[in-house]
Amino acid sequence: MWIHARVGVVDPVPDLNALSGEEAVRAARARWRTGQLVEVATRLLQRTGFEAMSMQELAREAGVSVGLIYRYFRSKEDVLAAIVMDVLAEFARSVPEGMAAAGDDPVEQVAAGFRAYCEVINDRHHVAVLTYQEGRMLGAEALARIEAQEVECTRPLADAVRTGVADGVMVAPDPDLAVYDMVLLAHAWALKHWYFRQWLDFGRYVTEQTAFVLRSLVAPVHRERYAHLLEPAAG
Amino acid sequence: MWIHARVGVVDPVPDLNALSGEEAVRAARARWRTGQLVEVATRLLQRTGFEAMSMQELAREAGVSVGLIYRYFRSKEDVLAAIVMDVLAEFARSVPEGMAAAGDDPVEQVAAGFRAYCEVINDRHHVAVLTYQEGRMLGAEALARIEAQEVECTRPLADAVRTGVADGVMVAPDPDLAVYDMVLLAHAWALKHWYFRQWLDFGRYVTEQTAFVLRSLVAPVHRERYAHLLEPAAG
Amino acid sequence: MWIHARVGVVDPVPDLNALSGEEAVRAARARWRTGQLVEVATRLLQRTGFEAMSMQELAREAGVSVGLIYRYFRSKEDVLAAIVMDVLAEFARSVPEGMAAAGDDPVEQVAAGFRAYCEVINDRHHVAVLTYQEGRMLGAEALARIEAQEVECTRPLADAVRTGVADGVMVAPDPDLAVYDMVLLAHAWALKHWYFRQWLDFGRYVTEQTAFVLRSLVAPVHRERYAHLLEPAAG
Amino acid sequence: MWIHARVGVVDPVPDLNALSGEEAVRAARARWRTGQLVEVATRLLQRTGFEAMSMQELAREAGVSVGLIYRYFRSKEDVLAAIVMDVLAEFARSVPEGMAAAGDDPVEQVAAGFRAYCEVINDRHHVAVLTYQEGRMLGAEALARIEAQEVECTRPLADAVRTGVADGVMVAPDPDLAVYDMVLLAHAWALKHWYFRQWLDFGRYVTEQTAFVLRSLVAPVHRERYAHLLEPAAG
DNA sequence: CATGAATGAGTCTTCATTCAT
DNA sequence: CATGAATGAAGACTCATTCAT
Repeated sequence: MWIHARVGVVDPVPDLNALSGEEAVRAARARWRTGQLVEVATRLLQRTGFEAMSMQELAREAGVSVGLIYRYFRSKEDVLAAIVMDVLAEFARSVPEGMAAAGDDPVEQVAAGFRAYCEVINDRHHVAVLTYQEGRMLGAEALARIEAQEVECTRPLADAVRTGVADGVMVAPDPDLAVYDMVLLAHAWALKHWYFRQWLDFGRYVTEQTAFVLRSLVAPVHRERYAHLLEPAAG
Repeated sequence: MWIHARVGVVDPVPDLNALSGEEAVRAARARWRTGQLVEVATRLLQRTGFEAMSMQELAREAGVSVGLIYRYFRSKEDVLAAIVMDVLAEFARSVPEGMAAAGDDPVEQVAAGFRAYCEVINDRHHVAVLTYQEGRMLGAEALARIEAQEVECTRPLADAVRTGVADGVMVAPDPDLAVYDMVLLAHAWALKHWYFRQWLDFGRYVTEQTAFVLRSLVAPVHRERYAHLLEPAAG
Repeated sequence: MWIHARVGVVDPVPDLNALSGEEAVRAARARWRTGQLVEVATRLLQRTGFEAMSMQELAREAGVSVGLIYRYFRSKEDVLAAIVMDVLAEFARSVPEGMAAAGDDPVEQVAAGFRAYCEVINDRHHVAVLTYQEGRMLGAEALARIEAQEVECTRPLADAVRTGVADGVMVAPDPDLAVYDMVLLAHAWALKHWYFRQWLDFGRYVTEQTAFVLRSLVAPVHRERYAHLLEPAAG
Repeated sequence: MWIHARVGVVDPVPDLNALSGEEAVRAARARWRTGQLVEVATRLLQRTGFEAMSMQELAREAGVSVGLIYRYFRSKEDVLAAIVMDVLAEFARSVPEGMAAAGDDPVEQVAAGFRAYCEVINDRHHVAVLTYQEGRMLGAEALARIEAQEVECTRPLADAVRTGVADGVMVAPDPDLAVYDMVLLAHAWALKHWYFRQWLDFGRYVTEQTAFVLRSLVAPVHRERYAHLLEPAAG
């Protein structure tokens, strides 16, 4: 996306090139390796959970030696931190993107942002759970970085709600709580999809939850206008 | 409930004494041990998560030998199941009780039931989290029992919502989902109280979440009637 | 058997009765318990092998408490020793009995003794294996008693062979070795019945092995006379 | 055998060098480790039996860590299987070799094969016992491989017996049983040498047992011809 | 940069044995 | 005489981590 804005730039990693050529190559390779390992680890985590994932399994799956992993990560915990930061980055990228595509209406923006949030979670069940749950395992430093990122991710949603309230189109005595509730309902799909699946698929889950949340947020006098969001069964 | 009927009864456990004395003693001791172990395990589990909790650690913390644990539980998994069943029983007892005390109005009942649910969670942070979080680790048999209990716990709430919808006082295309959302928001206090505490105490949390949920559920034409629940900031 | 010779004796345990009546009762009960436990243990061993048999399992199967077993046996090893002595006693009883029933002919006696030996083994596969194999596990004292018993068991066979050689009806440069070979072939059924079963049942096994052994032992000039034993396929 | 053909060859392992150098080294080291572990395990197993041998003990005795054993063997059972296969390979090599050296006469061949079998056992007491004793502990797959090997080992003997019977020089209603009996008597030396040693050394044991077996197998009319085998006491 | 053999503490679980009742 | 709760060492096996090459 923002890559397009960089059209004309020849080398995607220009600053590093300022270093001796050899170093640049090394750094690029390192970034590629790290990315690859995080990706594989994420896939593995998806299947097995964090504790069950072994470093040897990760090495095998990634086609490298165990030793190599320890060249790029100090510990298993470090891998977890990297994975979590990775999903958070995805939220930070995907949610605003979804909201931007929804136009200027704050209600539509909230709906779109919630959907985007849910979609990331649906793509990465296991990892999503870790994001806000297995934080305990991480050191204080990593935790701080993660929490900062989390706030960053929800800010666009909170902004939209506040705008909606200011415009009189929404009612929310505590916008932060409302937003956090959305986040929780999104995560609930990761935690409990096996339960909801009994009667809902993912698409339906999002639609219904969007309706649930917006029925709470949208001011009574404006319900008609958002009927397509508030009463999805009719649509 | 049945407590009332027992007024005046002298011996609180007369039936057990009907068993051969020795058997009764043994059974009581066994129950005590089980309870003690469940309690300690609960504390540990909360600190460390299920996979990370070791049986030797549990033994040490409980001041017994490893072997003894296996006299009362067939496996580590069994311990988890016992813990979870324990909280679920509390819900099944407490939620209907709270609702019954709230009178006949379905909206009031839902509010009371939600509050009761939250209160159990507030009393037992640690365990509550497990209830719906570590469930996946259990074998099929235990899982089945647990899910049955879970349904039992939420049925009164679901019934109230359905009644409300039938009476036209509520709007809920998917009552089960609405109820499950309440459960999730209740559990959220256990998971994230350290976060919410930044600006809410427990009482306020419940009030605000009740309002959030009921604004979604109560039919627009009846909002006035339940203003005390929907707009708590005024109270 | 020998009981008949004791006709007229009223109490089968007269010496013990010389003790105070209470002691006698106690001793009788002790013997009965010991016998019962050995019997159950034997059955268990048959199914699972020695290492796999646990004392708690033995207790459960015998319908007593673990503690009680330790009143009658000092250790698990002790139980093993008792079991082994029990089978050896069975050999010592059964082999001479079989031989006696076979008449005066030494060849017929050897055949009958061998058959008796095999039959005991067939009744107690697992235990039979222990008899001459797991001796390593036993203390020196128990071992000595067992070896004495073993010799006792084979003596009648050795005697018959020696008689046969003396009579000129058998050829055996080393009668002890010949007898031990019979014992080995008998035990082989315990060790390898699962293998032999592919083409032999127990009865056939005994018949064929008897023939094999006797073709070696019977002097060529007398083979005709024992054709029914030496060429069983014809019979 | 093939040793003769290699006279003059300078490099004893030229083909392995054809592999990438590193791989070859690795493979060689792995083979060495496996061999070392099998050897130590063999020693231990003989002292203690399979169930009683612990992996930690094996590790200690071999001077490696527990984990390392599991790099080369999937399980304890796997170790046993490797040991057994090891001896069986020795039989499969040694017995045919001995028989080939004995010329064309089936009786002489049987005698030579039996002697070869016994010699392997005498060289490796401990392992030999395991071969047919602890076999039952193995999983179906390993068992199948082992039984195939066992058949392979005894086939030459069985062939010789069948030839002898066809030629009229031997009598054996069930040649497979006869051969298995030889195997059993050979193993008996491993099991009971401490007993036989009371009056026999190894050479004498083989001679006497050969005589015992052949007196059973050789047809009466040909006994004269094989007197040197049938009546060793005379030799 | 990359390997993978090696480590060893740690996992759940079992079981012979003891002892207060 | 009898019980069975309690012990704790030991078992097979796993896995994060290191290090010589």
